[in-house]
Amino acid sequence: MNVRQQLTERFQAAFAAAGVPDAAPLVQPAGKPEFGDYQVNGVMAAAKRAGSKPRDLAQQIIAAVDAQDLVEKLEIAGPGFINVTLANSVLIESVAPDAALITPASHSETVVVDYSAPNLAKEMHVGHLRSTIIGDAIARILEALGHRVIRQNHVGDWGTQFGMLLTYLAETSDRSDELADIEEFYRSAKARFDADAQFADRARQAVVALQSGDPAALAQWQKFIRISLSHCQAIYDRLGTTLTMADVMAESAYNDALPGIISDLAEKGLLSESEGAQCVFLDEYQAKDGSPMGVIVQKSDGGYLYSTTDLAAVRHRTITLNADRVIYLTDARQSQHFAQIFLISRRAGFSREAAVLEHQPFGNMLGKDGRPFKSREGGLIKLNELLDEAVAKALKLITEKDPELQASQRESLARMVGIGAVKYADLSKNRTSNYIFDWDQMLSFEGNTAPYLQYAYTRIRSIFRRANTTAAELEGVITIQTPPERALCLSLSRFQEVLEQVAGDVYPHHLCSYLYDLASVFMRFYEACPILSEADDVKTSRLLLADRTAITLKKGLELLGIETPERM
RNA sequence: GCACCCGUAGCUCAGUUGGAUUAGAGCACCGGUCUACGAAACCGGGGGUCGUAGGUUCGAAUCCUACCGGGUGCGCCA
Repeated sequence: MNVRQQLTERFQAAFAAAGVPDAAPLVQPAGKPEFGDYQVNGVMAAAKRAGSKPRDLAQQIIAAVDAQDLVEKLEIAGPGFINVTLANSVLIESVAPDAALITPASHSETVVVDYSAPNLAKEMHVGHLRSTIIGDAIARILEALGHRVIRQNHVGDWGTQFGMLLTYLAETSDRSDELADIEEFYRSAKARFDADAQFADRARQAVVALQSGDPAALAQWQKFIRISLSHCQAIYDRLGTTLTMADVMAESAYNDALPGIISDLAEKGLLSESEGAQCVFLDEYQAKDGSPMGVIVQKSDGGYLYSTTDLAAVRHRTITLNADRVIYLTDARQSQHFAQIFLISRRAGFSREAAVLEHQPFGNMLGKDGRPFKSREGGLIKLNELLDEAVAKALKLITEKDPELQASQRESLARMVGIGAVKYADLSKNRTSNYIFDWDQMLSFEGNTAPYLQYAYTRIRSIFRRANTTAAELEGVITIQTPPERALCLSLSRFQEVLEQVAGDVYPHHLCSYLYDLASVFMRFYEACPILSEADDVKTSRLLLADRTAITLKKGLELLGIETPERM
């Protein structure tokens, strides 16, 4: 259990003893160092409800709280804050070499994380970046906290785009096994689809043929899928994500379940026909004319839609896979779609009552000029090209910094730094905001960036190389002699609570902010506190602190999916 | 027409379920700190009517309302 949690529990008991059992203590990290380490913010609100004076109540709470083992000092401040200064012994204990870096959650959940989900038949482009790396970080963090994570890569392999592609290829002599060519065919097919209504009809027919199991269509389709998926896997490997082929649960995998979805909706009395299509009408949403909005689950030609597939996916995840929680990472444009799917799922019994369905959206990708990228126009940067450029920029920088480095080391380093920088640039931003895609920003290695954190780590490793020792060989204990040492201990002790926060709110940028703060605090410690020139006990203590910082940074970056070099 | 997201320093972004006389970082700008536990670092400085106007509150960047600006979504694409 993290320190914040412990304080919350102790103060909750003290609130009860002081006569305000229903108020929450609201323990938070202190806003400023002079306020101590944590502050209890809930007293004012509690006093108001109880009709007592905040500072008097705070006094009662301080008298009642049983926290002598945790706390060195409690002070009432301002209108009724309680400032908490932790005992140094607690800080030292939390960063000791034998203290676990991460402790598992008290109850483990089964969590489905739906992320990446590219459309096949096209190369992955920058638009796929956010879902892939945010989802991967969340999956890693949940696992680190002891949850059972089931990754689901809901790839788009089954829609109208394949009808277009199959029809186009059947009607031309174009053939290729290269993804780039297939993508070109797709563009041509899409152009014809938009321009030629009869072609569009034939394409829709082809979808129906595919979905009803036509052998020739299936064979051709499978070839596309194979080529496309191997391309995706190559990108995943290059990005260093944990996704594998085993995590692919494509749209097509739900095909056999779709008729059952329709019949179950009908059985529940949720299905209505409208203009030949099968719909579920929702009072919560209104159509443009103000009437309840219909969500189409089966087209008038009998074909199914992504809404149908998503309903089947909810059922598979919460009932077959028995998920307690399902996290969807898609861009914000699909917010309404998922809200509707979740609503229909509840009504139709496609999800267990206790299962939590979360759409965690992220913002649009914008150009440097602040205008949105137009995804259908072409001209989108391909992910492979983006990564090439990131690695090339990193290589150039590394070569400038250290021309002596061997070529093989330089390349490996450029990969870690370049790809880490791209991932971190995305992960460090609040995902709900729109995202300005800016080469200079992304590849600048200063400030709150992956290379800054990687550099902090390598500096620590360098100390150990120079000391010619490892943490495991050190005999001694951590002591707190100076403010920078204490600040470092405090920051280190907060790792667990930050992970728990991110696991809950699915905002990885909180972990980035934390790691950046930790690295900054370490840099200040490093500047202010000599290590190797000190007497043995101080030297050992500081080496142990430095090592704890290193493993925390490394683990934190690993949970973000970012590699850490030993030197750079 | 209905709905969702966003609007914080010149730029890119933080600001944790409302909390502390001076709203924080990084970049950029100005100025310091290396015969070195690695300067890819550290320290200091200037720079902000938190889109606008009301409201709730002991207390609002944060909650509510309206408006302005940007983005997005709303039946047979995904």
